[in-house]
Amino acid sequence: MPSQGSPMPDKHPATPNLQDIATAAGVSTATVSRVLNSPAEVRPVLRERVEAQIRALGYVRHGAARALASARSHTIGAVIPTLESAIFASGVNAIENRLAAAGYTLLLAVTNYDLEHEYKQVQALIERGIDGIILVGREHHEDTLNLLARQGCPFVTTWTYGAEAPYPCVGFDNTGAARRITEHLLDLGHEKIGVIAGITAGNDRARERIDGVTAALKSRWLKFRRRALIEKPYEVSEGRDAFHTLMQLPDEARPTAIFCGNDVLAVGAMLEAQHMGIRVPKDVSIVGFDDLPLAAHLSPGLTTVHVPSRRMGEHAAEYLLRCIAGETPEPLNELPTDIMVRGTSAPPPAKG
Amino acid sequence: MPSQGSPMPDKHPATPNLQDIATAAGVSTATVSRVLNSPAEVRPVLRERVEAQIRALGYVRHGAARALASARSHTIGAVIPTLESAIFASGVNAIENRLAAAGYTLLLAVTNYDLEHEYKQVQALIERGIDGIILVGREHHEDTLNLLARQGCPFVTTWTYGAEAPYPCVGFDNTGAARRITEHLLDLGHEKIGVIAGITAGNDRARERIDGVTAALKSRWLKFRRRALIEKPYEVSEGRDAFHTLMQLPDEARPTAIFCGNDVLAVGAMLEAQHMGIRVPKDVSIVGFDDLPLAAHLSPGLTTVHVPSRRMGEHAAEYLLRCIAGETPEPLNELPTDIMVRGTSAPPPAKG
DNA sequence: ACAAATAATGTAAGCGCTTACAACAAAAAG
DNA sequence: CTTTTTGTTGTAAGCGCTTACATTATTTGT
Repeated sequence: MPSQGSPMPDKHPATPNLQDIATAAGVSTATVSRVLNSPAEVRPVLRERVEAQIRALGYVRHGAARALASARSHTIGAVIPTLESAIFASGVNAIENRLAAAGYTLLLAVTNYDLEHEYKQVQALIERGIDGIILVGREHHEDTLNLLARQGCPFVTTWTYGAEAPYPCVGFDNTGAARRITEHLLDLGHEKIGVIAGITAGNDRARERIDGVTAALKSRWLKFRRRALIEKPYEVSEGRDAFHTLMQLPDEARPTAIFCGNDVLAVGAMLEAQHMGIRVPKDVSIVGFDDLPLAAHLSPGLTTVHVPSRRMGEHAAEYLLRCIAGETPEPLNELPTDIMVRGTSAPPPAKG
Repeated sequence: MPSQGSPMPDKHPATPNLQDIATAAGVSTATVSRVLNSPAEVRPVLRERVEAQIRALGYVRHGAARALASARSHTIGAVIPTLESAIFASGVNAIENRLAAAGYTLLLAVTNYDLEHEYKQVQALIERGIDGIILVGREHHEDTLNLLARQGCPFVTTWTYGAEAPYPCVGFDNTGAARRITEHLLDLGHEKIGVIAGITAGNDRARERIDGVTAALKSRWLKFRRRALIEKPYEVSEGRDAFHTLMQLPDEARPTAIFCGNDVLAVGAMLEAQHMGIRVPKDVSIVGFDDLPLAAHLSPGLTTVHVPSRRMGEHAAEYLLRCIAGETPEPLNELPTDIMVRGTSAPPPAKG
């Protein structure tokens, strides 16, 4: 008896529930539930009668009750470092699109590149009963992984890939891509390569990209100079600063080519070069990572690594959806990256 | 009797629930619930005993059950046009930050500028039991508003503001800002103003910005030429195209200044100008809208309207949080915009 | 036509939690 | 020392839905 002594007839107001629809349509709640979840099981006559009432009363499912009873929330979580970076934003957009198409909703959480905070966010998402979760990067707090395992919550890591990856992943080889674009620079004749990297603390992608540069250098018997490496947050202004600093180095150490941890940093470097009257690529080459839409339009066009962020988002969503459906999709998914050679890379200036 | 004839003792596996904690700590479920939700009501001795068990068993609240029993999901929805646009992304980031700080999680949905789709997304969010919702823009599908009203779901609109706004809003005056920056152009002596606007269908902000330009023109007794208005999706390449088209106009119609619906379009225009050998601002002035971080760093710096997207996100989240807390915050919140005069606007070239 | 198989509904037991309310204990008041 | 007040804890009734299972209607087989 749901009534609470109020003087009002208690059904009428507020939002109708399954029982109300059932009563109005003269069927049981089970039938209403079925027309909602597996319409094929109910006879057309009844189905229509129920659907009419649903429309008439403006019924909306109660997700919490549904989740509680069925142990499925139709919700997927994504925990990303930040939305301020266009490249993540587009990945998330893709995830959302794919999920929405499957009747799933995206619960979004942001870590600001803090693994500690990531743990909290994952916990918050699990409390919300997400059916699966998308993480960025390979490196995570131990507790985060334990929690996920303990809860049997399917997850995928993105923006990272390794043949020996310990968890399911949909991503690309940061190290390899960074190495390849560095080799492109090396092939052009550069020997002094500067690096403007992202902040590596809590960011394995940034670290792997540096590793890629180092590996390329080593393969040509070149030394990687600590002085020519600067870590900066992913911002245009930081890229400018770093570039300026690098150009200040004494002649023998000053790089003739600069690898930037992402395109935002690269754009900053280009802008600062322009500002300082340094010609790109004549005086110095600059390469980026991500291939933001803007990269192709700059003049000169930015040579960079194309990262398939949309496809990655779609695949990650797809992967989880299939896990939830009970399938066991291939856990290791490598997406190809491409070196987009454009105008900012050229042979180094002839030695003075 | 939750057992299902399995040969296993049924508690052990899987995730512990409130009852398990209660039993382990030798208290009732009510007490456990209290230490979770209002610890002050529980004697320290008991509280600690319960907390110890929570840690020991790795208990995680079950959000659905919680939402069902308490009619609060601790979740807020945001429905935005797209995440691909940096400016929305940063607003959402701000919303998320504010919400997370209050123990709320963000449910994100994207409309792709389609009001029909927006309705579906709002419905999906309501099904998920969100406690409040953030919308973008003033214009919405009638059903969307009905649904919200029917469910008594608090909401705010953002990116828009009007003293006579029919719903709560946290935003800025698009028309006024566009008008002011156009007046800046007019003050510099421009008379032929071109407009590269966003797609106006389903986008009242884009429309209002055009209105602002028109109003500025009218106030100076200048005519707005239909030919000088181009609608384009918010993309760099589209901005380039549009600029190119505008520059192709016969002399007497060719604008000496161009108002762009946002900075992305403006950057495209600048890039195309550079490509065409047209000097900015000497030959033509360009102004944007949004003030992306990049705008200040370009050379010349882009004259644009600064939009307080972060603050807007924070305020919107704040507004909803207060509604949920039972307060009735001021529904109409105007945030100021600023005209950032930088290098891309200057007097028109002397008449030939 | 009658039994057996098949399909369509209904019945009702929870899912895990919150929260009135009851019950009891300790502290304050008389 | 009894009564009242105040503070803690337990009891148990749902929240709205899904779903195994029981029940009843409809086919199909012979």
